[in-house]
Amino acid sequence: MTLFILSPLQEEKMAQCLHQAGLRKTMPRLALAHLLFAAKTTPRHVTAESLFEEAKSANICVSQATIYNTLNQFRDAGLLREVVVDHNGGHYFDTNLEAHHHFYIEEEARLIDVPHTQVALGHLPPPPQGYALDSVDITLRIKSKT
Amino acid sequence: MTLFILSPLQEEKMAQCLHQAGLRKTMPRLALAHLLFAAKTTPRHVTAESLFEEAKSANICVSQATIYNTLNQFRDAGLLREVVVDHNGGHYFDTNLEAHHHFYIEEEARLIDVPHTQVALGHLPPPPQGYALDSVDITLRIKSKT
DNA sequence: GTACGTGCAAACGTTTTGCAGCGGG
DNA sequence: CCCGCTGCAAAACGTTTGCACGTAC
Repeated sequence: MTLFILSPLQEEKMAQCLHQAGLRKTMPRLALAHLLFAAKTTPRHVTAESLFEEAKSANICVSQATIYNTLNQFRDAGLLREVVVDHNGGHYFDTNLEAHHHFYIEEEARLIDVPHTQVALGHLPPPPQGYALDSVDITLRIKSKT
Repeated sequence: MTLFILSPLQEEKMAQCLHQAGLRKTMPRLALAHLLFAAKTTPRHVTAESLFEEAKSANICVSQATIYNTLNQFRDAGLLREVVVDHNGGHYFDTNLEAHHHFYIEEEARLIDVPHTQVALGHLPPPPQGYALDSVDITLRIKSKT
């Protein structure tokens, strides 16, 4: 059971969001969407695990399977972007949909957004015959100075 | 038991390689090193699974655990580089130690090297306070034109 | 001789799936 | 009313680990 209650206004906004993405307006999706997108000014980087914990803290009772399913659906629907930086620490999902890159701090398993305007890509090689460039992922791995 | 036999010359070369890396000259390591580095002109991108299959085909009988251990040791010793491109399909290890980037074809789970001389990076943002840039990974995701 | 490497199988953490029942449209 | 979503638990997957034995040095 979910103790977490959205205001009508919040629910309305999330419902639109889901509807646009072709997803039914179900309780877990509304609640998770709210967690993810409520403070849309700050980009968020969540893993399945971190979102699960966050949901529990907010008294949203959802199963792990639903977390995974929902994140994958949101990703497929274009509401989230998947970020691959490391094999240890799980998949990251990024609420920032704009073209951008990342600083990655392995020691802290933490991502920081880098607006793509701050990265000047001078020249890229042409893709091999028969292939077209899909996307460019730049990961700037950083370490704390000791 | 290993049916795979290295020529004295090959063995000598690999033995040097291992010794320099501070690793004992054991049979599985010699054999796997040979598989990985024999044709050093062509960079190789292997996963634990692909190397395991390759070893079996070459009548090298090693356990999976040894494949994983050996790959990790080679990586730690600087003989291989780990490449992160995707969460599905396992870790890639790259025999190309030089600074370079990758084309990645998700549909084929295939990597193609891009010499870093072919990528012109104009400008990068400064790392946050207290952090220093460690490495820059650029993945050019490409798709076959349909 | 001793510390390290190996094989085997079992453990591990993360993600997915099968199935019965609920709930949205 | 029907199809899709959910929860639960179990399976699947890639990787690591514990242990007894073997081997390089």
